[in-house]
Amino acid sequence: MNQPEHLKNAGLKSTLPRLKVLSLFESGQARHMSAEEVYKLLLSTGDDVGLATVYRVLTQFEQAGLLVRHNFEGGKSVFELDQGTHHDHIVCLQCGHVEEFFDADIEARQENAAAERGFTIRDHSLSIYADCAKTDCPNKTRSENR
Amino acid sequence: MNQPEHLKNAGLKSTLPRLKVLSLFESGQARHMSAEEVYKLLLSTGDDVGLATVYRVLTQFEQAGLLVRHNFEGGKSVFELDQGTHHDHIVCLQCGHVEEFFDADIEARQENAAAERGFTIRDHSLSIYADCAKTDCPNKTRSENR
DNA sequence: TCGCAAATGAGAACGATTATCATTCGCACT
DNA sequence: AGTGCGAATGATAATCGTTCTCATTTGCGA
Ligand SMILES: [Mn+2]
Ligand SMILES: [Mn+2]
Ligand SMILES: [Zn+2]
Ligand SMILES: [Zn+2]
Repeated sequence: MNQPEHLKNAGLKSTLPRLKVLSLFESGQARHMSAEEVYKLLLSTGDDVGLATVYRVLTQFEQAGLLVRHNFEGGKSVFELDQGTHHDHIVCLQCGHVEEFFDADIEARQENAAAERGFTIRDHSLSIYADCAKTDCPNKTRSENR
Repeated sequence: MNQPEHLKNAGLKSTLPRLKVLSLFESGQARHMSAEEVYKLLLSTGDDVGLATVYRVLTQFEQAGLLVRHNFEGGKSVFELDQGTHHDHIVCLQCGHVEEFFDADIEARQENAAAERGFTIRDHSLSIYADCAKTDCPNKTRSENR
């Protein structure tokens, strides 16, 4: 299915800015992007889109179920294509590298913890902040590595 | 040990604003508070403290290990007294009620997920967002409870 | 009690995000 | 293909949480 159809299925009319943002995510350039990153990447390829529109489109895509929003440490929202299946994240504090993981037992135990206390889960977020193993990550070259 | 000593142990000189903020947390009025909440609660008892000072003191207490900071959904940081032991949170999306839980297996599996991928964990946060069971919670009275 | 570095508080500044509103665009209907 | 109109866009102002600035005040050791 092509992009204009994607948008129509989501109840959004197929406009140029929306197509550009969707293409960027589908290009696979980067899985997790903030509004600012989307904005700058589009600018850099000459696909100018207003920053306000980027914010609007990201929120619309989130509501339409095309994108998922994450609130990692750092105060800015990051988005990724909705893959249909839930997963959690490990974020490198040094270089921003993100890896995804899924643990069925963790998920089950969360359900359990909530149910035991009479809560009905709407959403949850598990983020691990760490130093990654990439050889080019700044955490490798710091004089003191504590 | 009294409050002035608490502060000295933490390497902070014992000033009026710091004592007021610490007292508020130790009063047990509320375990989890944002800067704005601390500020307003102090105002309401005549213990005026500048908002900038509240922010500064909260950050200092965090660095000193007296308080722990959490970034729940909603964009504002919330703080609580450091109890020495880690725990996670279930937050009611309707009334803000927070309950705490700890699951050793979840913790172990997080360690595992990170280690398998070569990450060294620095920090992590698990928050469950839900509807709570309190009878006075607004999620009970909504016409459609979906 | 003095002296002074450290702390405070009022308000400006900031970064991320949202609201406003005049202009432009997509699209259903000729 | 041409029109009309409501929806979408984009420049900019506004908002929100938080941090910074700097003149004034305070804690505390000598
Ligand atoms: Mn992801
Ligand atoms: Mn807690
Ligand atoms: Zn890294
Ligand atoms: Zn509730």
